[in-house]
Amino acid sequence: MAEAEIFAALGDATRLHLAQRLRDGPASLVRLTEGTGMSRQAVAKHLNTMQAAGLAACERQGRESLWRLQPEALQLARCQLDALSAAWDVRLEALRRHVERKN
Amino acid sequence: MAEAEIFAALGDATRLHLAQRLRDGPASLVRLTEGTGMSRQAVAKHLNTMQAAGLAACERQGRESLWRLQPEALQLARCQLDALSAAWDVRLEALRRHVERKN
DNA sequence: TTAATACGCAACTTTATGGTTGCCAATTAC
DNA sequence: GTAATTGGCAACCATAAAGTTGCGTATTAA
Repeated sequence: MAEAEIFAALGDATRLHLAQRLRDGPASLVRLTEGTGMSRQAVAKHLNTMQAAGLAACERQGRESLWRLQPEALQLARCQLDALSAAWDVRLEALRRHVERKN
Repeated sequence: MAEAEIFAALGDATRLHLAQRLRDGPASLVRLTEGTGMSRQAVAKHLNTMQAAGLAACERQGRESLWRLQPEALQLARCQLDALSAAWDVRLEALRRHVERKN
């Protein structure tokens, strides 16, 4: 399931930070590595994980590659979350009606 | 970060299925194990992972324990997703205005 | 053209994860 | 009271994940 992979890609503190950083616009690998306290290759691995999940994409621009977020993946994840809580909302609504009927 | 843990808890096909199953109401461990093709303990581990992330909770009811989803965690995850795509929407809006100004 | 920058690839280590089995305790059913 | 059901705990195994280092290759700058 693609959704699970997206959630997994977001389910790591480092990658979530990267996503937050990419939120404000594209950035290169070295840029994204700055301040992480880890090696460039470690960050690259995380970015590749995000790319495999469809959460990020990169485009080579001269000698650097610009990474950006893929909002479609975020949208997919959101739909899944909505689906999970929608039914709960329905159940809550049913409960509300049940309680109201009692009064 | 708690959000990352929630995403990680959702970032596994088995656990996402469990969440979908719990969506329709509480269920016991054996119930949740049915049809998974894996052992009861494996499912228990997954549920414990979900519990640690705040995504699920269980309540002992006689000899069985009823598991349920914790909608607050879903809400938190949704907020995080919104925060990630909100800035993107803003950038898209800025782009739209920029294009319109050119015409 | 030489040096520096930005990356990619591959090997390796350590630790976490997903799964198993075996056994024991508590609760319900007969 | 004895069985069967439901779960928890612990040990164990195999694989994946997160990180490192070393080295090679483009691209830009001096």
